Amino acid sequence: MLKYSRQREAIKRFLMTRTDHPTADTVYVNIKKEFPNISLGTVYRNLSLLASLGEIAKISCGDNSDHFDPNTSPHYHFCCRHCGCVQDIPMPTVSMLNQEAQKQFDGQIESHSICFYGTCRECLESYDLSRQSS
Amino acid sequence: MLKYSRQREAIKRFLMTRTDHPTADTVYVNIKKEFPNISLGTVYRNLSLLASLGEIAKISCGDNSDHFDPNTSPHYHFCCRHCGCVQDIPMPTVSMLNQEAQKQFDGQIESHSICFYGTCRECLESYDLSRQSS
DNA sequence: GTGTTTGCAAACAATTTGCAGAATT
DNA sequence: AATTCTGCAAATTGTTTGCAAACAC
Repeated sequence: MLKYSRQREAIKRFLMTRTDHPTADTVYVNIKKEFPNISLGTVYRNLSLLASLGEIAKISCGDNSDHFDPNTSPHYHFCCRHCGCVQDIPMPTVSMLNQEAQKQFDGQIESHSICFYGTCRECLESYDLSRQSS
Repeated sequence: MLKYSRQREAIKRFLMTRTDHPTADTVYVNIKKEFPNISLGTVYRNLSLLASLGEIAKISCGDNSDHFDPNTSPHYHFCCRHCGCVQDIPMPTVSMLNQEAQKQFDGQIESHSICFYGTCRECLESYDLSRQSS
């Protein structure tokens, strides 16, 4: 049976204030402001617990740490090749992709994830600035 | 300047014999048959080198180790939730997705990756067998 | 009270790196 | 001869886990 924990609530509350899909470590350093003694292990334990309860989503976009997203409705992500930031992509999810993939595939497809890659606006701007100054 | 190495060639040659997208460790144990003294570090170094040269592709599908694919032309993957195997999905890549994602996004989108999740045929079969026997 | 959660530290897994010697050019 | 690559071991990074005390019910 699940018991209440102030740390878990704080972690979830913190995530909901953010749209940048923080990593476990970012959650840790931020939640420490409220719980100076909290341990990284507790953060990891609660993040996986919340993810397995379906209250948050875990995002693996190929940089070597997982990101966490308070928005559990299906949507796609962007990951900047330069700064590594992760952002939501505001576009409709293509559920037909599952059916399309299923056509030639003999296993059972249940879901998919899409990650777009490229350069985020901030990195584009700093690139423009460095070109102007050269 | 790049110099030839027998180990690197062997790693690439081994990958090309496989369609199951091995991990670095799988490459290591297999390449060891030919080079008993090869070290895991060398395997990792060559896999990243080959990937950055564009001669192989690195696949991160959310299980916590990277997989490597000798096929560098764009295509999608399936990752089994049960056994963790990684397979190719024979469907046309949807280049329009980049344009669709770009519409509402102020960064620069260059590419995307799609990973489908579910149950592979082998795992479906062993599930069927266990149902029959119960 | 019983069972869950925490903080701490140690353990783990995947990957990277420093270095001296071997291989390639 | 100059430079790159290798094997080895140690280091690093991200994440998980065992345990005793603290907390929730």
